[in-house]
Amino acid sequence: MAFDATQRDQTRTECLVCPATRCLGRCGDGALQRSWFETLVTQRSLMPGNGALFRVGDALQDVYSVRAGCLKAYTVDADGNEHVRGFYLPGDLIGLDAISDARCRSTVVALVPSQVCATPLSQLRRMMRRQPRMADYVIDQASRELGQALALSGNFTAEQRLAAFLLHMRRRFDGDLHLPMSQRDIGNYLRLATETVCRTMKAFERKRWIRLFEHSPRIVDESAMRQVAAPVGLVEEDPSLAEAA
Amino acid sequence: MAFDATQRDQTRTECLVCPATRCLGRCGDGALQRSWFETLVTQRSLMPGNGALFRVGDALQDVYSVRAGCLKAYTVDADGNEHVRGFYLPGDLIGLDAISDARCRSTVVALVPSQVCATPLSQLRRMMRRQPRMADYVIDQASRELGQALALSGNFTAEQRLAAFLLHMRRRFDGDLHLPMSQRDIGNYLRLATETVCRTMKAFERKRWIRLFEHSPRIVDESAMRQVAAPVGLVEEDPSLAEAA
DNA sequence: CGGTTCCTTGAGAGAACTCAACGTCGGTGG
DNA sequence: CCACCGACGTTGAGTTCTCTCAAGGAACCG
Repeated sequence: MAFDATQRDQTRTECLVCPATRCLGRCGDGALQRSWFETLVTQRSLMPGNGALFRVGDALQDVYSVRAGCLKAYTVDADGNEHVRGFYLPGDLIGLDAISDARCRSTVVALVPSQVCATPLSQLRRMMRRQPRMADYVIDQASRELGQALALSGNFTAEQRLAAFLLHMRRRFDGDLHLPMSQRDIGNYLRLATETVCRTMKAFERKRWIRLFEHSPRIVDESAMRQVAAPVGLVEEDPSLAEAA
Repeated sequence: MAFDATQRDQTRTECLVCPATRCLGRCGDGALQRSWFETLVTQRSLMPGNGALFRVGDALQDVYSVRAGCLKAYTVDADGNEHVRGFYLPGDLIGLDAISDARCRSTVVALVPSQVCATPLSQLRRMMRRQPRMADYVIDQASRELGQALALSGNFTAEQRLAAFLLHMRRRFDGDLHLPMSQRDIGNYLRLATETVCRTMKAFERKRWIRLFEHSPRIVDESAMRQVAAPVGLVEEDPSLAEAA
């Protein structure tokens, strides 16, 4: 909680609270950041199965920046079907799709123990005026999330969508592929029955494209996976980026 | 092209170029608007079948505000399948999903004779700093487009998606339902074969939910359509908004 | 008038779903 | 300690929604 005064490289200004991850707090100069955290940001912890960050229909009070963990946004329609609208990892902003009418369009819960920083919407708008980098960051995040949604909303096969999802998740974890969410969640996200997720995963394993350790997949034949996932456009073409800096 | 000096009501600041539509130009005070249009905005006309606004992979130079007409954004994957990522109507911003990496993720063409105002990305960012309303507008548009994409990306039936789409389009046209795009485009947008679009449309007609005049649908039983489309969440629940102001 | 695009309708095929059953795992409590 | 329970993953069999393929009609255009 106390500010870590350790100086990091100046090329990437980092958040004073969580230096390891990009998030809202990385924007702006140090003094402004400091006052921002002291006055505006409320940190919040969430445990899986222990209440939601917010629920469908709530008034959107805050935008959240994920500090740690993994969260999912979902809705339940009249027929009882769950629709997963997205997963959020450290650095992501939660609530961007609700800004336009200040009404939460999904319920957000933690899949693993998670922490988020809450910024009141009004303060966010104010900060965006004072700090251009903040505005750029919010726009970039919205743009990125929009691009993802449009990519996965395409008319692709189960193999294409799942391969794209696995590659995408692996990149989000810097080369390590963890799946904090259940196959049921993955299915509801990719518009697949859980059985189809399982079968497709097994099919990948049979083809020696992935290996499954304790239900946790590991990509073996990256080029094959990339080739299948390419049409989706969720992961870029370039196959040479597996290194962590 | 000359500025129309007619004074309109002050409650809704309107664009100096196209007073009838909301767009980027409505933001900010009159003097700033004027200088903005004189220095930054390039207007561009597009005819259907006559070249694209931009193509997949292009560097994103400008963000476009639709002044008139209707445009579609699409990609063609390795298998030759077209994926329609969205339709743009007057007031919409084109290119928001490309901001994050300044690379166009789709090809955009006009479906009917259309006009757009181009704003260089760098100038847009600058304007967002000077004019808070501009920043708010861009964020709102990005948020809205994201919400739409997430809503339609859900796992719904052909009837649900098409009903939601028709209601959505009708609202965009202030109560009149025009469909500037072909059934093939609608299908590629909603992940349906064109035959399925046609059959579902006919099914709606058989149920007396819509009537078809020269291939152009008119919604007859709005409540039935709304009930089917409700789970999608693309159109709000309230059934009392059919009036044009 | 041929050529093209779009819409329509039918028949068959297929990808994914539903339903059902079973094994595993981790918690909970008797 | 073990029985019970629920959540999760797995596998099989049958079903269905949507797609594909095919063909024809209508409208438009050079």
